[in-house]
Amino acid sequence: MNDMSSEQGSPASILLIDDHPLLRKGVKQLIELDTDLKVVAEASNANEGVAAALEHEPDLILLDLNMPEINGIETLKMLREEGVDSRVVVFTVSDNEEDVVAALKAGADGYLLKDMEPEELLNNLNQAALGKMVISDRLTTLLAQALQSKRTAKGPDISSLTPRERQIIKLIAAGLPNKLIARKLSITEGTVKVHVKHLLKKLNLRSRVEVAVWAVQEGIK
Amino acid sequence: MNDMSSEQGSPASILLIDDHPLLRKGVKQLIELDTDLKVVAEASNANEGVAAALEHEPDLILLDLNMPEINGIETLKMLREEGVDSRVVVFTVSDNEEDVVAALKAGADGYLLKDMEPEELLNNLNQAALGKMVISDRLTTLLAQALQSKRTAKGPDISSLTPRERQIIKLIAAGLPNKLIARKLSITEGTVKVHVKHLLKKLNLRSRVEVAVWAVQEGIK
DNA sequence: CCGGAAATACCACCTTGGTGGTACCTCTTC
DNA sequence: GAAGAGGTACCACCAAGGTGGTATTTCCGG
Repeated sequence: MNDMSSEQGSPASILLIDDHPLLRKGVKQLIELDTDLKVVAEASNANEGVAAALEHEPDLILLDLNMPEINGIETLKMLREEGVDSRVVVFTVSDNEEDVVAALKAGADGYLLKDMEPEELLNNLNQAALGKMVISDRLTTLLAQALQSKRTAKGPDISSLTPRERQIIKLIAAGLPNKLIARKLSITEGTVKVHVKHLLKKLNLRSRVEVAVWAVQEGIK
Repeated sequence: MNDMSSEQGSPASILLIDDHPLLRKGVKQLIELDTDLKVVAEASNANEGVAAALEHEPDLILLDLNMPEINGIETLKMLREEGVDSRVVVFTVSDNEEDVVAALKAGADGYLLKDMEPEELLNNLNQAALGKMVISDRLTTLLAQALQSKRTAKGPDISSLTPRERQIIKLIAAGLPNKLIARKLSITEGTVKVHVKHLLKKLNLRSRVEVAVWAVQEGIK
């Protein structure tokens, strides 16, 4: 298989996966204005999309998030599991933080919002075809916040903890054993154990491993 | 203490922490062009900075990263530990991914590059004073990549692991003890211990807690 | 066909972690 | 001044985790 598809000579091939025929039509017409881009296939759901991706091996896949049955994130994972190595750009209306983060974590190469200007979209698609990661400007702040912490407000509650217990949680989450925690805080190991015991009760967790995982996910630092 | 400092009536108070007197002078002069902003103190190192922050309780702290002795990230941590709740905006020349990520993880409320246009800087500082997170546009792509995985080249490598070991890592990261892992995989606890022993060696980690933390941060799931 | 990697199992041994209880000291609050 | 919360300390006990070894099976690649 030759790999010259994304060079200047031939336009970059694109697969559209979106459950709205009208939107696909619109996007396709827009893309046809650009001679460097070409829609080679369309699909209206996850299974069609994966099949089309395997058949056409497109340079770029434009993927909607909101689809019935199997959503975009799951579709993305399916694509990757099937060995599709096309660049995948999520194209959606959702500027929801969880969606953006989930998409990127699942290996998306871009995240564009549907309300962007047409010429801006073409611009971004060309960039994406060249291997650049494209993200709508609106999402910058959101990304930064997502990076700071994944505190999604579920799970146990930190508020009932004493300062000392919070301090010890941080050290547990750093992977330290009780002995080193004791040394660091200049108290005895026995006392550390007491604190650990108490915070396990308060957080309703069963071991320091669970505490560590929880703390990391909560972004406690 | 009244809390009207960031309202329209009085300008937002700013503390500059940077080891270059000339740069401080320049930024200060720039800020004086804007009647909504006011530099109330300056510091040339971490300790001075913390002291000044505690004394003046500024609305905003502009913090340089590259400082001798104690760097900006450490300074930021010191500030937070001392209970300073001012908004802290990192202001530096470094567009290095690790710096950006470290700063945000340490709780920075913004990250601006020193090469930005003066009026753009004032613009961003005003936004920051109003509580918005400000990030230089140049950093969007970088943030997205950082979010995909924290592969900062440090830390262990998953590639050397066998499928079984990867499987067990996920269960450890879910907080399961060896006994339950054994039950889940229909093998004996002893065998689980063997796998754990091996993966600890391969990953060069010291305990299952470290494994769990690493796996969660790496997004293994 | 042989050698090595992977997975499984068993064992003895030691370290670390978590539980229950008692106790003392300092604050703050009533 | 009594009561409670928080932090510290010590103890004994049992559970869980990790180490070092040996051994068997299967499967894959040279």
